[in-house]
Amino acid sequence: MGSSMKVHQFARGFWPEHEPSLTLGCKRLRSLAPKLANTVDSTTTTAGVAAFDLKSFIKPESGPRSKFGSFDEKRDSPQVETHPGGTRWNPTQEQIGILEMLYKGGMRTPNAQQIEQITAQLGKYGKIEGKNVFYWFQNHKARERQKQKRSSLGLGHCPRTPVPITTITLETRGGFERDQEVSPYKRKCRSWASESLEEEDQSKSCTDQEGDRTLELFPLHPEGR
Amino acid sequence: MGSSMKVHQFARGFWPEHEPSLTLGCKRLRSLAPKLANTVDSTTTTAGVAAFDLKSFIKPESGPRSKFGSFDEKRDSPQVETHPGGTRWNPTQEQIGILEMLYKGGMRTPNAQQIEQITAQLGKYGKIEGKNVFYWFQNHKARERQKQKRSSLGLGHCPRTPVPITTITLETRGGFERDQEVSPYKRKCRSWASESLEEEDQSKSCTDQEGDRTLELFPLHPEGR
DNA sequence: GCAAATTAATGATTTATTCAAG
DNA sequence: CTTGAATAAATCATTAATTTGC
Repeated sequence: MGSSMKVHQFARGFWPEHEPSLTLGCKRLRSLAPKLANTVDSTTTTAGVAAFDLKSFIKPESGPRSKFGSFDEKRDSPQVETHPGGTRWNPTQEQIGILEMLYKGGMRTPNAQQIEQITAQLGKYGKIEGKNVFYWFQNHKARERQKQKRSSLGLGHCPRTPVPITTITLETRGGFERDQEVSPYKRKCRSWASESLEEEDQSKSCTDQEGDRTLELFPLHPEGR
Repeated sequence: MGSSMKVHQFARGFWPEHEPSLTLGCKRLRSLAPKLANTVDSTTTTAGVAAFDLKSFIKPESGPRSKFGSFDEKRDSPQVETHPGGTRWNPTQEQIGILEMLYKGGMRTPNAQQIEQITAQLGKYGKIEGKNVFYWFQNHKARERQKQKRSSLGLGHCPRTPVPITTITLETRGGFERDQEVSPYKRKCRSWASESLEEEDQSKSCTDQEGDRTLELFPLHPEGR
């Protein structure tokens, strides 16, 4: 149980809304601001998008079992079992150091491949899952910004921590964009992968579980607290 | 693929909601600078977009392929090919109907198991992935609330939509809790996995795939856009 | 009547907040 | 108090509708 399992989650936050179904007819006002530039955009965008839309879906596929794992490999625990049951990730100094290094280098929201690699690297220093990496970047970015804002208010000037423009590429070929405080949106997508670290036994062969395999887990809630 | 692994604890479910704090107060005004679109012409737009978007997007799971797809295989199209390329989920009426039914029954934020099952059921009516279910609930909840708030402001009364207490169990043995406005926080975690529901071929043996499968995605971001 | 141009919905992401473990 | 984790709000981006011109 507590053990966490693996889990993979993806998406982090999202939340929009929609409306009640059948109420047709009710139209409300239009969306307020959204449009702005859109007019143009839509067209352009659409077209444009379509064009490059090919996004690549690399499609990872499915794979559920991952990396090493798959089998029972249980990780022989590299070394730490630090994280008790399934509580929360407790980063080691090395891990933090690396993460900060990456952050300072400009990394903001690593994509799936990057997260995989980072996770793999950091895994050498202690247990960690992809989501931890993801969250770390999210939180760090947010808190860094928050801090900066606070200080600017207090001091009245804006420091604006210049971020060195170093491109840290981790070995991914893609490189990543960095955006410091860039404007609000960039929008890209992000994916993650994690590995299964915990592994208990379960998940072993693919064929085994019947029922299970069918599932794709989704948001899971570990425990209910 | 799909094999997901396992684990999920029992997550039950409740979903915390938290309430909209009425006191928000802070509304933030964002600088809206974002849009590059306007003013600009195609060039900009294109360029801009291209720039951001092109990153890597790993797409999660199942996939999209379609467009040019060509990868091999893929779905024999059960029935609908409605989903064109691989763009975004385009729910069918049946799917929406079921989702709304669940929503009205009190389901708010389904946990992993629930999403799995819902996805499986809805998959009968058209292609769908777990994340779509998750997003749907998030969006529906948020927009429902938003609408209510707006109307309340306009009308000055508070409706408070009473939710019929019907327990919809989907066939999950567990049933789920419904929480309408349950207490404040519950906090649990959520994870996802995606799946591949494809059932068909693919994913059979575990050992097969090569590279891709390696990932198990976490927070995933479906596709890029 | 149909297709481009708009507009309304709504799926999918990102950012900001909040909660709570350590 | 620090910070990992999770949720809600704000947005962006597509797609379904609807409108408009021919």
